[in-house]
Amino acid sequence: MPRPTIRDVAALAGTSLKTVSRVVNGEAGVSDELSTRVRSAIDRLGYRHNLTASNLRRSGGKTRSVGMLVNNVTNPLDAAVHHTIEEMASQRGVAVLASSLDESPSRERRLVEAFAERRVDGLIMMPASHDHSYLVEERRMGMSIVFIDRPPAFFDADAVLVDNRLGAGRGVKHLLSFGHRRIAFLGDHRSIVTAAERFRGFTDALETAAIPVDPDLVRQDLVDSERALAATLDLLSLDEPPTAIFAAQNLVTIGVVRALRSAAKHHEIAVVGFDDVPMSDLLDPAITVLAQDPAGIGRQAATTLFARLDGDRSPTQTYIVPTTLITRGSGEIRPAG
Amino acid sequence: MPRPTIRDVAALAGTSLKTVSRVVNGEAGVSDELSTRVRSAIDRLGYRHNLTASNLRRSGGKTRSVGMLVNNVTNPLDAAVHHTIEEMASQRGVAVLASSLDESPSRERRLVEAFAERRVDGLIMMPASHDHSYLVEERRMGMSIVFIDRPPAFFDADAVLVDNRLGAGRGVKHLLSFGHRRIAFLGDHRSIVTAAERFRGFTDALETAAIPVDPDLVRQDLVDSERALAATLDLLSLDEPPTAIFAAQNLVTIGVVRALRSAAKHHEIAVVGFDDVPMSDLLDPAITVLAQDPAGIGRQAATTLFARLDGDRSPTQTYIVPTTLITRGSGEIRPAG
DNA sequence: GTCGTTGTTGACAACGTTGTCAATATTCAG
DNA sequence: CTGAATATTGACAACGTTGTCAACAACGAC
Repeated sequence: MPRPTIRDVAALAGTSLKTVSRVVNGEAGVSDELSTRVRSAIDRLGYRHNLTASNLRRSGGKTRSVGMLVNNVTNPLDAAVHHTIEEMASQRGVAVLASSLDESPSRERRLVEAFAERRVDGLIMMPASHDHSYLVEERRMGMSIVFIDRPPAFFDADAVLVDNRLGAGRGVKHLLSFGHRRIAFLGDHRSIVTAAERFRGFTDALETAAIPVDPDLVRQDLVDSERALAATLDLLSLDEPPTAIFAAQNLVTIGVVRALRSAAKHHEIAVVGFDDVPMSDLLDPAITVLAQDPAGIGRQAATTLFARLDGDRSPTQTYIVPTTLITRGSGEIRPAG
Repeated sequence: MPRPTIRDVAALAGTSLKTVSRVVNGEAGVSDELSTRVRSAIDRLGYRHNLTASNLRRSGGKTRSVGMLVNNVTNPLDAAVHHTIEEMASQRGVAVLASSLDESPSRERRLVEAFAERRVDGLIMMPASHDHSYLVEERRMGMSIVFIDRPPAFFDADAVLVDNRLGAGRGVKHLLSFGHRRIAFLGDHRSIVTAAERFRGFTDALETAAIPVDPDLVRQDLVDSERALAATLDLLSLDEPPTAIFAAQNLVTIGVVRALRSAAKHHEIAVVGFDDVPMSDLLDPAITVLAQDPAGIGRQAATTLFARLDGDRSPTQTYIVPTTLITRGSGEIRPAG
């Protein structure tokens, strides 16, 4: 039993295709009598407007759908961004195709292609790859693209970023202000731009304080909590362990906290994390973090994308959404002695 | 500069539309020579197959897209379900439209309609409304529908549910086994089927133990953490406060934990929660919960939906994904005295 | 050399909708 | 009552693709 089409509706209402189309789209110029006749035929048949056919014919070929690629929808940050974007899109009658990249460049390529084949009008993406020149083609063909969290490389596009370097610097200075001199840095994979930027914020702060960076206290490429945990335990076993830890990502922070807890050092070694961590206010000590503003990121990204879809042709812009230092306890522990 | 179409490709390759179509779809019966000529024209023009046009013509009118409606994508449970579904869909070349309902029945109706207009092949949904008879029409028109987390009402459909009643009963029995007799129940809004079922599990367990349900210890309709926190504080102020709390949902559990912590009772009053809570193993005490299996739910839902899309016409089925009691500490506190 | 096969190729209509434009009915000024 | 303006309606082509089917070439069997 195939779906009824406007043809069926027109037949039942005794009118033409075009008139039904007018009623469905709320266009003016249909008499009340005919209009109600069409509407009742629509109800009787359970007719549903076919947007895919409509968009095919409609000028501009807009599909009223956008794609969203984040690193992983189960990361609270990504989920919050998704929620905001989806909310704003749904207000405009735009559907959101959402997918996770899980740090896979090939997945990024595959999904961008899949979205292009579905002719999404725009794309909001947290990239996994390190060369986005392939998107030139996509944009030339009409796809608007906004980057979030990580900047585009070899490609000029709007971007909504976070003050990773400044924020990380602020976090490390916070630790310095409590008297720490041996501060460890634990971070995600170096190839991830945000991780690299946060590391620079770390070195910036040490430099300002005239403290040399001790390579023994720097542990990078920690792609999950388990690795961060192991790295922390290793740091604790040093002859001169750090008195404070800067954890440059939420999963890393979780690993660090687990390790300190298991070594019963959580009240001795200070921790500041980048990214908020769920429930962190309930931990003992509660965790001091540089919190991002996922709603702000999502709002700015969606606003920018929709402006482009509405025809904004101004030069691309980069927006920086600030981070907030939330002091909760773990970052205010003073070094022993 | 409009996107090139197969017409443009055909012109450049000096062949017909149909031949290009054959190459694009990998159909047999095109000579190697022509095939490579077409492929190079595709590359030169940057042609991208238009799936919306293709699906319009293609038999069955399948769009190779499915909708997913969850309560809120920022809830870790919903996000995990989403991730699994999206993963499985993407392996099949199916796109996922994801949206949050935020407990709004009108939003459910609106989004189902929006998905229907986009002709999604199937729908996986965690419903917000309490009457799904309107979906009869949608399914008659070819949309396969699988419910998750909450059962359909006035509508027969596949469903992937959780053993809410049994699981809650198990959790309460766990508290009883540690000697508790005054156990409070804190739950989400009664109109939500899962919340009601969990309450029945609670009363089941008390009944088995021949303990009457004390209405003073039952607090329902707690739709967020704040209300759960307030309700907990109120319980603590009773002449005879509970010695244990069964928190029937993750946000409720969080509110309860906050309240106990603020009243410094977290080591005295036992807590068992339904739904896992992020970081709960790091809290003091770590929280004992009945954990759901979101990956299992998502996998079963996607498997069922895709089987329907592949033509499975067998009677609808209800799958129950079991919960697991994870004992971490908060549920093993014995009553004082 | 004829005929039936097999393999390639393309013309055309169709999917469900909307833009264009012409045809008709109605209204109003004079 | 006439002519012009306006309101309503529908015929037709088009959006980008694929299903159907017919045309044609090349081949082997006899």
